[in-house]
Amino acid sequence: MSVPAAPAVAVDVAVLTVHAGALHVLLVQARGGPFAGWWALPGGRVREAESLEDAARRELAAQTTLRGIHLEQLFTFGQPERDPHDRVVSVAYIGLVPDPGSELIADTGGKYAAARWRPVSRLPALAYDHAAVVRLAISRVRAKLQYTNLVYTLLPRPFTLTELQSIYESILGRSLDRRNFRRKILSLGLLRSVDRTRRGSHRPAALYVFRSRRPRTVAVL
Amino acid sequence: MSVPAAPAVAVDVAVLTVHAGALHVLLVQARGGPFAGWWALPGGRVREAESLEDAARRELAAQTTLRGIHLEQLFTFGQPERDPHDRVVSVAYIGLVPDPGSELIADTGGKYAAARWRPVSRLPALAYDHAAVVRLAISRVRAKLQYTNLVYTLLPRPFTLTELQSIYESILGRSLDRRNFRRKILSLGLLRSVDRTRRGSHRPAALYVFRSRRPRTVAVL
DNA sequence: GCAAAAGTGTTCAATGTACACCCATGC
DNA sequence: GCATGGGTGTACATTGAACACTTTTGC
Repeated sequence: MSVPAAPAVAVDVAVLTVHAGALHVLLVQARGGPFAGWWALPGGRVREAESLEDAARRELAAQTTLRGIHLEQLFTFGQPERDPHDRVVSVAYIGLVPDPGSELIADTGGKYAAARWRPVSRLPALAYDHAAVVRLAISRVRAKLQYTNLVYTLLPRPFTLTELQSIYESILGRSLDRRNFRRKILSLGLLRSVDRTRRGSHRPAALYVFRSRRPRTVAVL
Repeated sequence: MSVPAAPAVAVDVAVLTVHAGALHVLLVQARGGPFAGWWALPGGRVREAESLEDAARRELAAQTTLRGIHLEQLFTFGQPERDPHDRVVSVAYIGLVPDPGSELIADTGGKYAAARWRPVSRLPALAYDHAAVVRLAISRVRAKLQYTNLVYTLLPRPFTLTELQSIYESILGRSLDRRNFRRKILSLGLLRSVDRTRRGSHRPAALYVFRSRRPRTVAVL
């Protein structure tokens, strides 16, 4: 492969979700290049006529079953040695999706190797500088969780306050007082109560949805 | 000029400072390209073997007298239409420097047209999407001022608490209570008192310096 | 009736905000 | 002695943290 006279541009996406009480990231298996066979973040080269975010969505669609998810730019990695063969500047994105539930494998079934959700606490060695990308993505999400309404991207359907709190706890890595959490969250006016309830082997819980599904900055915690 | 098959990579730097109680940004006059004659942020193409930050420093050195300043990555702008001729993805950086005082013009005197400090409240039309870059830079600095010790980049020499407060007020665009500001700032332990004082037509003021000149996150305000 | 999670209130500590007076200097 | 900014302390409001008991359901 020839070395271009100027850096090439790529995008990489760290798609995060909370599943079974743990933060997970979506990994794909690299099929070619210097890291063939390694686990990596989905991503690829940016084309001539598309925006960076469009490139991220296109690569996600090609390598996974994810469509229309929440994306935000994270950081641009441009160390000359980050790709041992080419000079590639990579614009990293964070993706956030609701709990995939039992669909733990996102797979397009053909051209690309299967994508897999992996808990961030036990990641395999990653290609390129993708370990650093994941670390930065986690710390960014942790921070933004506290001063924005970002969680809404992880909870599309009606949810109980306990479920909401559990997402905060999984990402922040610490437990929160249930009573204080409920009071604080409700006082922000971000939630709207739905008249249905969720039943279990115990008292039914009230369900809520987010009033607005647009990014907004609010002091949540 | 031929359109390359893939996006090119550039860096642009919004260098900010506080001068005479107002936030200023450093502009240069574009000499060629689609925006010849327009005011723009200093910047240029990234070369094969340099990191993004190195490219930013190299371009700053070529177009201004600034060396060794505080730089941090802001955002990467990659809309296909942001440059009407080429497809250029631009990694924008924020630069922060102390008050240049009477040296209101940074000039290398040769290859490039003079660089000038302009108050951000009265900017001329800017080339490319540089107006958006400046807006984003300002809002980022405003935010980071409140939860980091970022100000130290604007005050290299001993300063009075009033000078420090005035910088906060200029950037935040609101006035702060002098007594509360002093108490809060001193309680953080970021400052070290120097035994000298600054004299004027009034009571001499104690001088301080920052204990550490490394980025750190602290709730300042 | 018992287990399990839902729901609710109060107390205390810490932090932020508003505000008024004396001090040291130059002229 | 007066104008100018420097320096300090106190009262009140707001916010966050800790904490215990009652309620509703399934089994």
